[in-house]
Amino acid sequence: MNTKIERQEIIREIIIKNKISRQEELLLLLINRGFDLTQATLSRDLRELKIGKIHDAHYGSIYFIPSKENEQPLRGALSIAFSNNLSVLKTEGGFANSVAVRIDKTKIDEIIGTVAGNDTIIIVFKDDVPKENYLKVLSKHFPDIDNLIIE
Amino acid sequence: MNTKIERQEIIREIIIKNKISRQEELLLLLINRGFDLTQATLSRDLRELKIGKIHDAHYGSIYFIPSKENEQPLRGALSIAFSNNLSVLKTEGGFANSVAVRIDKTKIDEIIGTVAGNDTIIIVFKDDVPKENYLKVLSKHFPDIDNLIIE
DNA sequence: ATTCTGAAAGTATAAATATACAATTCAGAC
DNA sequence: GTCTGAATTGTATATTTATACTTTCAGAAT
Repeated sequence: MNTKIERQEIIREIIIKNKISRQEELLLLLINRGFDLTQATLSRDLRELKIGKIHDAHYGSIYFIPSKENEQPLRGALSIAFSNNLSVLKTEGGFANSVAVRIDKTKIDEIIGTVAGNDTIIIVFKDDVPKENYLKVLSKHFPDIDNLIIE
Repeated sequence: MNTKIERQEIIREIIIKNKISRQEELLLLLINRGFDLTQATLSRDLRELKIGKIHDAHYGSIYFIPSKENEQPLRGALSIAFSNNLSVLKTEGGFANSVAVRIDKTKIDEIIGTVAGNDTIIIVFKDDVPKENYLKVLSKHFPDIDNLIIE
């Protein structure tokens, strides 16, 4: 059937269960399982699956499945507003810092920095970013921001 | 002074603060900061620092600092013993499963599998692994196992 | 002071991965 | 059926990264 989906599921499985360090290696395992593909396709699969690579103490560098941390919603965020080159994001009490850390870690090019109080964050955008893009920039990185009340 | 250490600290810092996708890119930033090195040295630095690479939704694949999860001690482990091709690991009550999961995730070649009860794990080694290597294999992946009581 | 040894780094190149382009396949519109 | 456009993949190659080998240098040993 939908061979691509099926193949990508098996790729995930193989990577979870084994220390794979080269695409050729993974390619062989897949061919043994009856799939018919080339290294180029595999390279694309790994990109689509967002599979990463880390250095293992004993097996060189190996593929791994990253944790879903960055796909989680921005817990505690309540509403967002814009003024000038700033965005003001309100959170539940005490959540401002953790939300701001998440934003900082995402290293968004268009953002210069953030400051967090207790339940409010100010996000400073670069001044060459058009104001109408602020929300788009944020929701690109945090899709659930679209659910917030915009003031 | 110790230029290598200093350089590697800056590499860490740059990777934390920026989305870097190629060594040449990082190389330029380092040269701008006054370091004098080549791509080859950088490749070695990244290996020594165990820096990983993941696919970013908007910037291709980028370097990142992996979390320290796998360097944490095996929390709850109490003692370890060996018999035949098995290792019996005792843990605090209720910890067996979480410790076994950690061991499984480490995908150690010499281990066929593990079974966890409530406070005991049985680790099954491949039969071509010399018995005298069991402890070495485990402590290679979990250095703190050397602190356990050996029965 | 000379020789030895090991770490660090450069050079040249191999190995691994990504991608431009072309071919193929497939689903739906007509 | 035939056409059209999007998706998938292969081929060939470019790009990126790792490494074998060599050089340099600093400190230890003689």
